[in-house]
Amino acid sequence: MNHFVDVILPLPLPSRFTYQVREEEIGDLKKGMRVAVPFGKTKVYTGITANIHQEAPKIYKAKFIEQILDDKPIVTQTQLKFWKWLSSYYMCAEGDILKAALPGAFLLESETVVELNTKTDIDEEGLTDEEYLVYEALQNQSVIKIKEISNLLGKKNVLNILQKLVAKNVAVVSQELYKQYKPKLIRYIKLAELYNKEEELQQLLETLNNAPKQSSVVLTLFSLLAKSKKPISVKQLIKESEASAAIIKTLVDKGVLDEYYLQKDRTDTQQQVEKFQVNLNENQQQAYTEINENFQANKVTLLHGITSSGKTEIYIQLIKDVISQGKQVLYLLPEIALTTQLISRLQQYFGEDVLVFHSKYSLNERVEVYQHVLEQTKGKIVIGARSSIFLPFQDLGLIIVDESHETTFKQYDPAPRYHARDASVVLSNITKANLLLGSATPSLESYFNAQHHKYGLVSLNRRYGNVLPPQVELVDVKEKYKKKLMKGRFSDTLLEEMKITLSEGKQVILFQNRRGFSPILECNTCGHSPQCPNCDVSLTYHKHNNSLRCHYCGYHIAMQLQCIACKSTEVTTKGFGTEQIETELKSLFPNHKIGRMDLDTTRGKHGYEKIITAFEQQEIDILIGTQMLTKGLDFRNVDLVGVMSADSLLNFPDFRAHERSFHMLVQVAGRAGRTKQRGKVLIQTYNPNHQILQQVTTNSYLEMYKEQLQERQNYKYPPFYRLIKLTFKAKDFNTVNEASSWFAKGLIQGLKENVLGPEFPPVARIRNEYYKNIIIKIPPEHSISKTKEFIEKVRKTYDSVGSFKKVRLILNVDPY
DNA sequence: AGCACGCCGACT
DNA sequence: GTCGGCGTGCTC
Repeated sequence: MNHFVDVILPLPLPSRFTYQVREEEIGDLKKGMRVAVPFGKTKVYTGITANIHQEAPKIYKAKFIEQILDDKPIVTQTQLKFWKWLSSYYMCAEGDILKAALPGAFLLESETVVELNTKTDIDEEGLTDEEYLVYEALQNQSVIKIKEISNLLGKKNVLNILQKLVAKNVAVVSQELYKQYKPKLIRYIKLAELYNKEEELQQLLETLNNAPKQSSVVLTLFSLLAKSKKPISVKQLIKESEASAAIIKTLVDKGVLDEYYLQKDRTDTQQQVEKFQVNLNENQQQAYTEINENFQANKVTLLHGITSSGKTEIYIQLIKDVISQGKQVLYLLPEIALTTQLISRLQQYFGEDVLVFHSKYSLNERVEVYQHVLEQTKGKIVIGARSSIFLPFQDLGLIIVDESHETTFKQYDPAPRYHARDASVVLSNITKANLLLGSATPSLESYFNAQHHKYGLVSLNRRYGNVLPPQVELVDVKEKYKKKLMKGRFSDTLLEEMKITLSEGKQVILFQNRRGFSPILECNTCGHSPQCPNCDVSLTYHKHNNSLRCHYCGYHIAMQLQCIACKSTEVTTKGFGTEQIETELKSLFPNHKIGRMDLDTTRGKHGYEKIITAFEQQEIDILIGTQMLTKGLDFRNVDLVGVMSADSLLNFPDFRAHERSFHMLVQVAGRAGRTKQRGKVLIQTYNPNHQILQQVTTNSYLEMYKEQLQERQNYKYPPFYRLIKLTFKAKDFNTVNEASSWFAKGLIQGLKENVLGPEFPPVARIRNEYYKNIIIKIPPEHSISKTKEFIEKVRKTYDSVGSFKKVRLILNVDPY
């Protein structure tokens, strides 16, 4: 009998591919294993076996798989089910999911490599200059990659040269599969066997009399070995003996020391484990009980707990319950909140059981976490960013989505454009795990579901330790300007409060939303401001390196002292960002340490941590920052939070702008007064009567919810209507227009007035590519899947129009 | 997506 | 005449 497998390949193609399996291999192959398969004329890809069957494909002849790469499945049946759902819901290829789900290192890629032909003699005379260069390189390094050849020759197309080299018997070409995952090896050191006896050692030390450094190394090693039985790493020895690597190498070369390697687990933590007892107070206990009741009824549960109400303790208790049953836990957080603060807190409770997973982890680290989860060898609890939903859980008992209102749970680019919160609902369904969504300010969608009894709802309305919620006050900037009470961007009220707080030895956080409010350069004479040549935006001014930059493509020029258009020297910066505020602050508070936290200052792996730690240690008195400040950070000594301007938030042209402003302001306010003393929050605005700001001052979530929900209903937005956004993108302006109009026409045939656009987005050109959007609204009474099927149908005919080939079409389901 | 094939202009 | 540009179509 012939055996076939359907394979998912890491390509954005809509279908699976069927291959044949040789009789002798079929016994070893199971669903979820990786296979290497030939694809097209030259390539070999790694794919995942999704199905095994005996039906030969009818319209083509299946190729044979090249190799089975695993001896047990690395993707579970559950994952395959989940992938299928994701790809159909988010309208992307299963291959896109595969790429997002597996650590890159699992996907071997074939690469064409070139080797010297050693079987025949080579006629060096008959080679051209370029051929000779390649020939020469081959003699030096035995194997070279195609890319290296094109670098060497300085041109793109080197295939013809290769062909000639092969024809002239100079080189042979082969496909090499390579593994990217490398176990981490640590170099350890020990005394050579020979010197294990006392007298031999004495002798050795005598011979080293003339080399004091060497003998000191040996002695240190000896004393280290005496202290503990653990292996001594080279690094440790260098540190303890204060010797150089060279000295150790000499000793190894002499045969005095032996080096050896051990594999190191990258997920190991150095955290000291102290098993703390969780003590829930009355409110927390109540919430905990209610959550469990909802779980009993198999309900997704929304935990609405105001900032500082002690949600984390409840999570910890729930996690404890689940791991005591031997099940796994997934704790999802927005990327930015994944700082050491929360992680070390959980590690204090659960120690080695905690695994961390997010995008700043290296290729190799991710492979190790993946394998730990798959084999359940270590780490019952995974704390991670949105991509952790793709880990191969075997026995998932609980998913917690913390800060579940955060929009960063939605992936924007590339496909799959999934929302980790929504995907979690499905994942919990497939795995029969319980799901808890936690937030101080739940998203309208989640709260709507809770109100309609789709989710269970549990509320925590008291701050932990009965600390009063911060007192929020609005400052009318318009009036302050009129009365000339503004110093730069600071009102007298804000400055006064800052002085009081600082004099009490407390800390201040200032929040400046940069979005749409970056400093731009403008000419006072002609009004011109420098534009990015590649994107439709003004360049923003960066003081620290005195440059003008584009935030979209990274283009930058030196700061202009003259207007480019009219040569006038009357140029000023308009708008303000965190940098500007920092400068103003420095002159207003010259005796206080000021810190800044934004994209520029938090680059690098430990960027956030450094600033957060410095602030925690009270090395910084005033911290200015953008939205990243809102993400669940816990600072004990902050008494005052100032919002520099609430208006840019509120005026953002998006149907979620008001909701988002509320979330952000309440979250930011929650940073104030987390311990005994009541904190204070000052919000500067031109619009003190805005309903959202009023609701923030009174912390009226319900009021905000009702009002916003009404607006969503009136204007046909989620959660009532569902949205799908189609983006068309191409180098050529006209092509984008034609393609999007064509598509819109096709859509209108079936979806009528629910098709909006095509329209240009606010920034219609980025990196020299033009953008145009179509929005589809799906009314509550329409079937979502039917609508998607229809869109796919239109796409199929669209794809067959040749001239639209150069247009990239991006589908975004539930866009944010 | 990536890659081969194929058709057309600008150079030895 | 070829080299190398890019447009088109296919991948089990």
